[in-house]
Amino acid sequence: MTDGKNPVIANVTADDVAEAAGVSRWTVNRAFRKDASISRKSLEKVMAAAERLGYVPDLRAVSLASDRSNLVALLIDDFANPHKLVMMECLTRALRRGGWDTLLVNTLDRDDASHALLNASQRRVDAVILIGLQFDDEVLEAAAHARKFRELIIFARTSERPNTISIAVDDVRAMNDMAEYIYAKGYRRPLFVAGPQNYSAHLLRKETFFSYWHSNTGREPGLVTVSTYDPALARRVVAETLQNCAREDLPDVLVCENDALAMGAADAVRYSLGLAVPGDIAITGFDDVPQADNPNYRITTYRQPLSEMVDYLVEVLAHPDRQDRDRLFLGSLVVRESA
Amino acid sequence: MTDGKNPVIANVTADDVAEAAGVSRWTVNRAFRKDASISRKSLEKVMAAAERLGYVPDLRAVSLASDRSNLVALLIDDFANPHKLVMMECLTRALRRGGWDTLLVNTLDRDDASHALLNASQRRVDAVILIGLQFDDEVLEAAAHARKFRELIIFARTSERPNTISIAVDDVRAMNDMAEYIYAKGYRRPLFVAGPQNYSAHLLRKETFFSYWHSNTGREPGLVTVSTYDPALARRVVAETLQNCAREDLPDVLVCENDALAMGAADAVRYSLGLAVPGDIAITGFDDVPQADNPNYRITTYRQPLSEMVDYLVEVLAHPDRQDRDRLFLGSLVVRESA
DNA sequence: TTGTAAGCGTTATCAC
DNA sequence: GTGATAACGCTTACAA
Repeated sequence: MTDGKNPVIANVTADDVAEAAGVSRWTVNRAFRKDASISRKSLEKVMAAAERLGYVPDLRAVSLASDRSNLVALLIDDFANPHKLVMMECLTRALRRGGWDTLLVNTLDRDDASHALLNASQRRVDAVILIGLQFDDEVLEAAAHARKFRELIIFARTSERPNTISIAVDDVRAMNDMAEYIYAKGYRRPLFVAGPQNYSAHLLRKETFFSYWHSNTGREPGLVTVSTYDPALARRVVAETLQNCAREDLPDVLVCENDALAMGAADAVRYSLGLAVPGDIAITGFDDVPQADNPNYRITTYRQPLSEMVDYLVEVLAHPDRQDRDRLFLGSLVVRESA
Repeated sequence: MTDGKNPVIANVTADDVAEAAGVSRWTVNRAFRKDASISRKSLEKVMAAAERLGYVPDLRAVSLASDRSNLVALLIDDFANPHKLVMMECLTRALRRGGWDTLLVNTLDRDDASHALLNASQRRVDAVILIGLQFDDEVLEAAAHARKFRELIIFARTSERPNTISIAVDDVRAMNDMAEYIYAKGYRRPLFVAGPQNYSAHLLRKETFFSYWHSNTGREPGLVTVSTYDPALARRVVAETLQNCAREDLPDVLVCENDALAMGAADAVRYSLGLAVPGDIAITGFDDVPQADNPNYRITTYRQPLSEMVDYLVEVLAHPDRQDRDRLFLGSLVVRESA
């Protein structure tokens, strides 16, 4: 049974169990399914034999024969964004409860995204979930073209692509709520801190804020762009921007596209400029990551209803034949001390 | 080719390509391997046909037939610990470079860990990598018993288990360095902030510190235990502990088992007690997570050589027949302002 | 309720 | 260098 340092258990198959239990392989098969129509007696015999031999069905073979893999690929790129950790935790938990296993793919760069997609398709995953940045329309087009997976789900980001499911928060309403709050609080010189400018979800938040501001004040907010959702990078970029500002031209509020940027912005204001939040400059974020509640930050932000969104995702996976599966969710403003 | 909303591409198999290229299936197969001994002409014909038909090998079938899945399972539980995010990023990147795909399993609780292990074995993964907490000896025993995977790798934690590979930092030397630094700096009333007390790696750090301290001062450090590596929880526990302390009995340094605890401890000192770090109470951590360098913390900590460790892991996976694959790494003390 | 036979898409083995 | 044929372990008809 063992060869010294590496105990290798000979593969036990359904045939072995069938023989041991004195039934056919198909009966063994049925004993391992919820929808079994099988006699109590056979079930017991099979289970006893399976237990004794240490049998568990081989999911590769199941997948090959049934053409369902019960596997979804999760493609992520910006690991510096703390919100991704929250999403991963939530997603993997819900998927597992729903019976899905998760293939985690760290897509290093835009080029790599295509490889990742190809790889997922070779594993014949039932669905691909995208929660990264680097999936611009070109990559998505290639993905849709070569798709061997049934579903392409874009999570936490709106998308108008056909044959693609988008599950996200309603950025327009969310950002309008936020803009309204900011305006009502009396801030009048906002600087918008934006992330990578390569796709729509972010443009949506930015554009919503800009258009709100324009129609309420007739003026254009300032804008600064950070190329990754990385707090440390955001700190540097924001610091540099503000240091080049005359004191009287400083913004009174930094409206950040998400909490990762907001944390960096807060650090910049405090530690690079030596100013106070919100006394000198206020800050708002988006996502309500756990750190937003940290006493160092206490960021006013917008909470996405993540568990609802994830539950819906699992439901969608379970009913692939349903129509109109795109869905926008409403979150809520979380007011803390930063603005 | 499409049925309206869901374009489903009929499965292209090696047989289809073989027919289109006018060769046998096995020749198609060889065209897709690095170690091919195949004529240039056949190769070109096959590749052209494959390209045209959109063929990619089905990894499920490959795995079933060859008994190598090129898949490893990554079992993690404490998602609140920021170090886990760093590890995941590093691991998935290296594994992919080495040709492995990663099955991410979020093990919800101790009980769930066994299910996760079982599940991984059903996918016939080539290896299981454990970087979670909830794998005490009992769970590992069960895993080793029912193993269908070739390797069980315990990452970033020492283990003496047979048939198990442990890749970790040398906790004894690391903590001795740290203790030496703390002692040399003149701190004399340490409180050790420990994580969950259910397995050896942590006991190792704690015991090393305790024994260093005892042999150098003849006295026993204080001890407080936090049940998860969660900064928010650590803050509450540490705050409660210190609030019950007479002012003159307060520790002068909080020696934390890792950075997750150290960040919580720092928050407790500052925001719950209104004291200064390191002026009133100093703080040390372990791991050097990105946030340890944040201006709010600037934690003195110990850096694990993560990329070396990960590279070694991939190497180990590539040479399953090698002996003595356990390995301890040396990191380095990172001195910042917190102690 | 249970059994039989034909796939699923590869790789491995052995001839040619 | 290339091609038949038998695994790999399961599911899905269909028949009993």
